[in-house]
Amino acid sequence: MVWITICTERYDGLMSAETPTVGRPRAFDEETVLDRAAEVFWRHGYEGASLTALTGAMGINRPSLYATFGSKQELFQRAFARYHETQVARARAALEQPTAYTAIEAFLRSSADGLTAGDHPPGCLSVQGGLACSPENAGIAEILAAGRAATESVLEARLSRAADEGDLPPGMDARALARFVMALSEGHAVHAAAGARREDLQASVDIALQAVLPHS
Amino acid sequence: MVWITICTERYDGLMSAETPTVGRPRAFDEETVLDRAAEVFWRHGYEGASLTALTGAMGINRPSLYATFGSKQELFQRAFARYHETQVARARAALEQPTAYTAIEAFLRSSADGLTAGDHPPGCLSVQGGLACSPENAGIAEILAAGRAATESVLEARLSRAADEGDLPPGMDARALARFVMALSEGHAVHAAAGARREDLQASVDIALQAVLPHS
DNA sequence: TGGCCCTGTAACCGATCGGTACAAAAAGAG
DNA sequence: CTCTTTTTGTACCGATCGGTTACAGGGCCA
Repeated sequence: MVWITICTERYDGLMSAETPTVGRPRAFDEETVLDRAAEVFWRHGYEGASLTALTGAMGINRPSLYATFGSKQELFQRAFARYHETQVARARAALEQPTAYTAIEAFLRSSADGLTAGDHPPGCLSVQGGLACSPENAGIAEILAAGRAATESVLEARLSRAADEGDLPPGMDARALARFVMALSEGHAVHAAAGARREDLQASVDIALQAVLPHS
Repeated sequence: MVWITICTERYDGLMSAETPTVGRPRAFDEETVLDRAAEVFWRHGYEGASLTALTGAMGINRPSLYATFGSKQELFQRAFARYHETQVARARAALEQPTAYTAIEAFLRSSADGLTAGDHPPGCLSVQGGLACSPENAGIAEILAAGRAATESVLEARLSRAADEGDLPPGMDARALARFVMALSEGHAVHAAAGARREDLQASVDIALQAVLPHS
């Protein structure tokens, strides 16, 4: 919801134009190089990702990058959007479980798995991309925060539905619970960035799930 | 323990020399300017904090900075150590509560308070300083990770003691619980950096504490 | 008073930053 | 084949990065 508005507002006019019929054909696939760019941002953060590192990993040169994506900021937004489609979407899909408990468990487990998967950098681009930036790049931190807030909104919507269905422990607030789950997931991202093992994160999930059970 | 070793290793020979008996006295207080430097690193991250911004906030000029601290990296280490003394120490002190439950509650509450205090930037320097850095600054991320790991070790030691005293819910692993508490605190730091309100974080703490209670 | 050490300003260093000008190369259109 | 169009590679732009030097004073002690 919030995310959608932000998405369309920011990306209108920035989406790739349709491929022209004449002229030298493009030698790279846009989504592929976006994935490579996302990995560099993921590993080094926005400000730590130099154009040299980006173009090197993407396998294209600077003029191609700028002709295609416009600027480093726009490239980041595109890469971040792609990251959402390919990575965050899995955790969100996990919310389609029948009960609040199973939805939260699936969310946290798939999140912990994604944070420690071997086929991409550890951690989460939404967190490592740039929690704190230099003043001229303050917009990057906002973009990332908006992405995280959007995921939290989806989580909250799912748990609100659960509350309506009487599927939450008595006295449990859906919004606070969504924030708790999201915060834990972000903390796991911080841990994963520092090299935490998957089992260690899952053990933390085990404990978190105790909080969702009704108490005596 | 890990932290102590790392601390002494890194800081040996970097500590400020005793003030000389002759010559013009220093016009600034070392701890004061370190606090100012920590704020800049805190707000903008290591790489986002330029020397111009640092010297401006510290109220000294570059030659003085380099004569006193040696380099940007060493300045950061000193500022980070000072941050531990002034900020992190409060959360660690909260662990001196009689029971595991009250210790965890005090830790998380004072952490949430500190993350949203008005007299310094929101969030936590240990997290925002630089989760992901450019390759040449990879050491900064390691220093921060070591600091967080040290806090987690202290937490784990306290909870291990609680386990020995039979003060943990049955079947609860002290190490996993420490990681859970630490991860939640880090997630709260991420939230605080994005502008979360103190009450919102405390509501998340309320939920987390449910996990520490014994279950039916 | 003579050193000594610090302070401030200022200018400068090589390297790297994000971002471009330009011409060769590769394709379709005629 | 030539013209047009688009991408590609090289080489470069000004600005800023972290870090250093030079130097004219200023405060303190012996």
